[in-house]
Amino acid sequence: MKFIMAREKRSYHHGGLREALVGAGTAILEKHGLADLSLRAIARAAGVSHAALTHHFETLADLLAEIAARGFERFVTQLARKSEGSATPETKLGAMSRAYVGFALENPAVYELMFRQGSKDLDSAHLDQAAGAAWRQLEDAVAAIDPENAQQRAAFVWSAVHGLATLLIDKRFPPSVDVHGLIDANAARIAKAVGAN
Amino acid sequence: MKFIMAREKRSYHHGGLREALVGAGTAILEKHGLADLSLRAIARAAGVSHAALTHHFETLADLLAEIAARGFERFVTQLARKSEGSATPETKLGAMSRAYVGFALENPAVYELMFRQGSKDLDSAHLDQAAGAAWRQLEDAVAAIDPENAQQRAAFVWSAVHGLATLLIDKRFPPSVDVHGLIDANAARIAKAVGAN
DNA sequence: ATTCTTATCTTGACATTGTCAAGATTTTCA
DNA sequence: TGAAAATCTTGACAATGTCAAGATAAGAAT
Repeated sequence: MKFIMAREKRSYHHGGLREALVGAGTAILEKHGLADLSLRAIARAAGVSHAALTHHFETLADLLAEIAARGFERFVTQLARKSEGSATPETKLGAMSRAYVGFALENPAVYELMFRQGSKDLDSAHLDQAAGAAWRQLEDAVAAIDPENAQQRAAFVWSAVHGLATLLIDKRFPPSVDVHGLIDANAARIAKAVGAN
Repeated sequence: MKFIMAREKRSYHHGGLREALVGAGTAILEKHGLADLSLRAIARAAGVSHAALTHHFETLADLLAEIAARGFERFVTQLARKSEGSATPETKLGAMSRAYVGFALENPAVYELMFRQGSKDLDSAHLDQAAGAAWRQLEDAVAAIDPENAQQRAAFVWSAVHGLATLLIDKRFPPSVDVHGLIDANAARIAKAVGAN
């Protein structure tokens, strides 16, 4: 999709600034990382003054929350797409586990923003809703194998994939490990620990 | 231990500023969180000007790296203490899994600094050494159960405990879940996925 | 003992950040 | 057509990390 990033014809009113801000923020996030994602950099990229956000987002955190929410939506879509058509609930959970880590590695900065809000307390109705949908998607996949204790088992799955994703993004493992092998083994062990027995 | 936090007798030279800075930083981290851990706040707490760090740490990141390194050392000590005297390698790994998450929940800000360096690129020889020791401790515990594929199995264990720790710290689970039950179940499933078979 | 050198700390400046208030401009719509 | 609301800009503010230049103390050398 295409955003109006910078105006050639300088009209006082932008027209679609809210979407442009989200687009500019996402672009900076993917190109330069979370550290360089400042309010003023976003405003510059959108071709607008540094105080123009106020009327669309109360604060920077609200804009970041919106970007994170859209990240969760893409996340849910991608996991659904990569796990559809699985033969069994077990293979579906395996596909989701791999797709989870895959999304994080393909979108490390967005993933960082989605989870590692850290200091900035991201919160918005949209973000809560999108993150909730992601959680439900995972819990449903676990319950499809065996509905008993699904919430706790889903929590384990989430821990294992989220932990692997963040450790890989931060390059926390010895350089000798095979990343692809790690992702597959992770999914297999998750299935072993949480599958029906 | 006790640090010289603020000087009553104003002598131009502090005496033990390096240790005082580490102590003041740790105190702020535990009392107010990572977000409030600024260079100038540390200097104020140590009763010293904002530019006094230069001669002890090249940059703020170096001071944070030192704090993180000491966090890893406490971490290793605590895991060793809480898992010593286990009857079998399996129960030892279980004790370590629980102790891992326990440390993170008892020291959330320090744990955040240790792992979630995020934007600030923490790195120092001391930090690398301390973090490496932590990794080796975990890998040894896994290898004691079964030496085959120990590195990959240890990576799975680390993912599961680290993921659970961070998700708990960030309160990412539905409020209905029982935290203590989650920690125990996590350890049990880890053993199931990674234990000898 | 006195001087020189080095280590340590302070002061002041700089660019950058997010937010706020006040003014300028455009659109809406009554 | 004109008043009200929405939108954007300018300028200020405090706070941040880093750097340069100067002040002070401690230690070594003669």
